[in-house]
Amino acid sequence: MSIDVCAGCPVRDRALCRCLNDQERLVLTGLCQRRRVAAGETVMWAGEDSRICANLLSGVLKAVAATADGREQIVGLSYPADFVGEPYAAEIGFTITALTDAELCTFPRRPFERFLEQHARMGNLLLQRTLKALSEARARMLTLARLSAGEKVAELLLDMAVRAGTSAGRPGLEEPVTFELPMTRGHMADVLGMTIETVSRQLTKLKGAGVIVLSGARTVTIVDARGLRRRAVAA
Amino acid sequence: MSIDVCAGCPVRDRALCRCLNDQERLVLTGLCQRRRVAAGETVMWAGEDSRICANLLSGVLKAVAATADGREQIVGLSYPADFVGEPYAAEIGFTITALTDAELCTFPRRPFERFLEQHARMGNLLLQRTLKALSEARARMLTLARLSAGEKVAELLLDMAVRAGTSAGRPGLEEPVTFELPMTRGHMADVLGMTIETVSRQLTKLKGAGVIVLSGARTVTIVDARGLRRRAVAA
DNA sequence: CGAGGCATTGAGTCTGATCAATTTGAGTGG
DNA sequence: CCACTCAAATTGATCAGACTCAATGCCTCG
Repeated sequence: MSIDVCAGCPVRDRALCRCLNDQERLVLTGLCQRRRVAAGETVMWAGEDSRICANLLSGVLKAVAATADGREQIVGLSYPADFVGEPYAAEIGFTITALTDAELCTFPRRPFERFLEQHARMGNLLLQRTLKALSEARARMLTLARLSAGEKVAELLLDMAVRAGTSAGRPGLEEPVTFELPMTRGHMADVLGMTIETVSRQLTKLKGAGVIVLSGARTVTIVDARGLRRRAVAA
Repeated sequence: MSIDVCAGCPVRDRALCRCLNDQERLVLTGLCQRRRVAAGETVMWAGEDSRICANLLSGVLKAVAATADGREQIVGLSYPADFVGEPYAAEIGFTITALTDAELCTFPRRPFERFLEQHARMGNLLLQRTLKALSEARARMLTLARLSAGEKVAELLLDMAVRAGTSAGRPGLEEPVTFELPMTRGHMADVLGMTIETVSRQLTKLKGAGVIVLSGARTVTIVDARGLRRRAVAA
């Protein structure tokens, strides 16, 4: 019997493949190849052949769209257990780069597509995730096109607070929460479609208004969650 | 034997259901309900329960995201044979409104989801379309966030020219092409995340530069396709 | 022929980008 | 432990592109 490479998988119960039984998983495992990438390293380049897809095991990746003259926009972030890549596309549309050290479980695209077609349950799961990603992308279009700089930054802070596992989201308990920003000002600017300077100024403004406290460049405390939510428009 | 409601379907060979055999199609037909909507009428409202999905038979629909204070952004356009709606979502995320008179083949969401799960071939087709829509949404994020007003308008003109079936896209033959704009200046502004006035000024500028000719507000002739493409950055 | 919605054009304003100079702070090595 | 380094972040001054407000012109359809 072969060794179960999924045994110690950190996202075993959250990734796409969680819907497979042992036998099916063994088949998929046969296609899989583990890959480590260092922070800053690019996993796939826009324009090249779409040769692989992957499950993200650990770390954070960004998907970047760029113009010919070098303007960049982060169009998606991927976290552990997320699916990455562009099945059914001949060519990669967006450059995928690691923001932190990361680990991937990669599959050659064609065989993976065939596997999807033969395992409807997983295909359906990927469909659900893709639909959700589409909704998020569309919501972000509103942010990019119509929100002011202040609203954009407030919204992103709330997003990151929620993702960091704090309770700064909706409800009542309004205790201050502290967390680490998972990205630089530059990345924030790339996500929001603005410049580093403007992001910085907006953060300074929030600090001045007593809404947040900045302790070093990467640690934020949300003091007035209500005020922050009010500034974020809450589509 | 029941009457085949798909017999005269205008998108029979392009819609999702083209992958079904006669028997499967009959089952789906049992769920389907035809619906006509007039230009300007809203098919589903953001925030309400996600109760139906649909195939678009004729006409053009827009999907709109909006802020609480009324700012709007068109996040997607749907054309005949496109799939519309948000399966696997409890709540509608984006208001869908008809830009022209339109006809839909609607399905109740839950039974449609069950059908999808039981007909992997169609599920896979929807997955492929959703992946493509996601790519397009992400590409549009770059446009919204990083292109100048002039670039946005040039890009949209090329898009519309291609969709109108002209040859203004990539290749060499640079003969002037004429077509009808399928939308108002207001809709163009809503798609591009700008104002009506700015759209109009950019069109005037293109006219002044001899790149296009405007014959009435809705008819455009692209005289210098090369120049237009150059202005559109061509991500 | 008139009415009303679109579209164009103009003038002035403002937000966010750009250019430029410090400041901060995390990591290094003496 | 302290300087040193280098990238990241902040802050300031200026500028430009797009928005706003306002007026006018143009089609389309009764």
